[in-house]
Amino acid sequence: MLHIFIEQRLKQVIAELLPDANLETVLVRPCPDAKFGDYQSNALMALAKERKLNPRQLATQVIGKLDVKPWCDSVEIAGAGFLNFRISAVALARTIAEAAAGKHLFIQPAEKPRVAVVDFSSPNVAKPMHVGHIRSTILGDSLARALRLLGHRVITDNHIGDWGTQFGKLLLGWKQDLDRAALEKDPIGEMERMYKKINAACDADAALYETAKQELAKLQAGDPENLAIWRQMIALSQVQFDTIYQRLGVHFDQTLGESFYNGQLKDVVRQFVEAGLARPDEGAIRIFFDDVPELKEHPAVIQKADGAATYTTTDLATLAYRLETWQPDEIIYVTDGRQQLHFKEIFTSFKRWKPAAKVKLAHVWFGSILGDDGKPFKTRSGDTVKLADLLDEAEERAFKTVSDKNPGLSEAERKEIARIVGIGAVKYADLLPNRQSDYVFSWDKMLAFNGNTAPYLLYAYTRTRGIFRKVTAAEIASMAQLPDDFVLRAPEEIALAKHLLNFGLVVQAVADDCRPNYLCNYLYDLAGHFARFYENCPVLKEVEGTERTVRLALCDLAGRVLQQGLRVLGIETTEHM
RNA sequence: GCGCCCGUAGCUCAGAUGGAUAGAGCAGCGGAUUUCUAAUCCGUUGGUCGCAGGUUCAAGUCCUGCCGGGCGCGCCA
Repeated sequence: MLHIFIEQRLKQVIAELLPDANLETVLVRPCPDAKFGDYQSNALMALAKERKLNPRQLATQVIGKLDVKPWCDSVEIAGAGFLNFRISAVALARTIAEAAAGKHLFIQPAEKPRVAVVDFSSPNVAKPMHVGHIRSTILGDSLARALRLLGHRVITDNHIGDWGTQFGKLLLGWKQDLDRAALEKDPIGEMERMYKKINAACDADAALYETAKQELAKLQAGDPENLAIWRQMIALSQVQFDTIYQRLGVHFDQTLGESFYNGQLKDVVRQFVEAGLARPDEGAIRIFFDDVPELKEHPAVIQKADGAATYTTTDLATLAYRLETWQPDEIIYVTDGRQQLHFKEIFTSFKRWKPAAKVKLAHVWFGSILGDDGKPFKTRSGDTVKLADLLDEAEERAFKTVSDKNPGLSEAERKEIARIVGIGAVKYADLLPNRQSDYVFSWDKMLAFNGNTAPYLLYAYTRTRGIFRKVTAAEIASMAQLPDDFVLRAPEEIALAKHLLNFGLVVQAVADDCRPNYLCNYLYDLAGHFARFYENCPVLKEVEGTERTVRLALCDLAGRVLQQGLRVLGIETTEHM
């Protein structure tokens, strides 16, 4: 967190020397290699270039005015004009002592808290949640957690698929083919079976398809029977969603599905037409994007020839509602990358519709989960993998391992550890890859104890906790009273302490770029630093007095940052493994 | 055909405004354990960053072309 202060000073000096400089480009970041220092800025090279100045001369001028005494002993100019900063022993000790006293956990809350709506998960009514929902759910939840930790106000909204043409078929299937007993036993399974059957039947029989369309029209017209069935389908589905979300520890502030916006769709269409932003075309009403190369060939339909709206209309209505209701600074949509074109249409249309709106719209998209054959992840029989089954298997596999490694624990304890490790492993495997790349699903990799996995991080956490089971309460209390003039001597202590300082910086980067994988990599490095510290610096043996307390504090802080970081990823921790 | 994304070690992947000698895990090889729980740690082998140009003090990262792969292009959501 000290880089923030250095950065502020650096900005002040640059503002004095180069009043027209864009200070947003002046950043202080960790050095890629500790041999250069702890933090660096390469902003001067770019600034010098713009002004045709000699970068090293500019750097010399900047250093002449730069006072970073409270945090660094010196500043060096290196290479083509890098500024390298090395944190002083005193500043490092003071920051660690403050954290040990509970004053902060290496995070500074945002100066200007924002309001962000995060739209994620969005499962469909009457269908099982499957592996395709997992990335959106886990990514969205993690982003919401990161933003909240930084002090922003977040509204999570589950825009469930509870409206649309599929309900014509579902209603018809419900009326013609529903097995009540099966529905009682496994509502989602029965609705899925029924839908598949009626869908195939409609494909084969045009007259049947017409009947389905009539059922849809009746629903849309408010037919009481169809409405009642529709509501029942939603209620049954919501039970399933809630079960999954509870297992995943995911919470939504709002569940405003597509149907919530039905009453506003006509008005949206009217507004677009009246503003000249949409026009009739082959019986439908469309928005054209002749001035946007990517969308030129893709006019968006906001009203079909049969008078019904489309999901584009719903998404626009949703946007307007969110804007009006929460005045967000930012709306984040977490969906599959295949919807990029759709969101370009939505964002472009919205800008034309509400040109004064300042809200930042972000489509945070992600790639597919693949099987080890490189094709979309499926069961052996070729079906989509149901989320509930996936989570069951994760827990079962983790249970086998815990039972194997730690047979002395009670079954209840092993089950609980398996739950945390299993669910954590699935989540971590999903958050670790760059979200935009496809990744290959592998049980063995995600549950491995070596490498960048949830079990490895969770184990590191249990090691930090293990120490505290052997320590008196008085000693624990003494961590809060560390003198702030102690000096860390062991290289492993210093490396660990310095790494802890960067926690906030990384959470900030996660929130800015919507990339939780930065945090995964940070935590993996942290666990590595802790492991080396743990191997080389005895905490409870050989050392006494302040040195012992300092090591205890480093253990505690490493554990707390691991726990907090995992919490941002939506992963629980356990004291034993 | 048009558009978006990807191509980094044998395999799976990182690589934060372009920034210093491209990293990790697995696999392979070699070490460390009467432990603060070894579900650990240390060392080591391994790369023309798909190919060819270009911009720049500096390119895995930006631009152009080509090769190879994935996805999208519905009055479905």
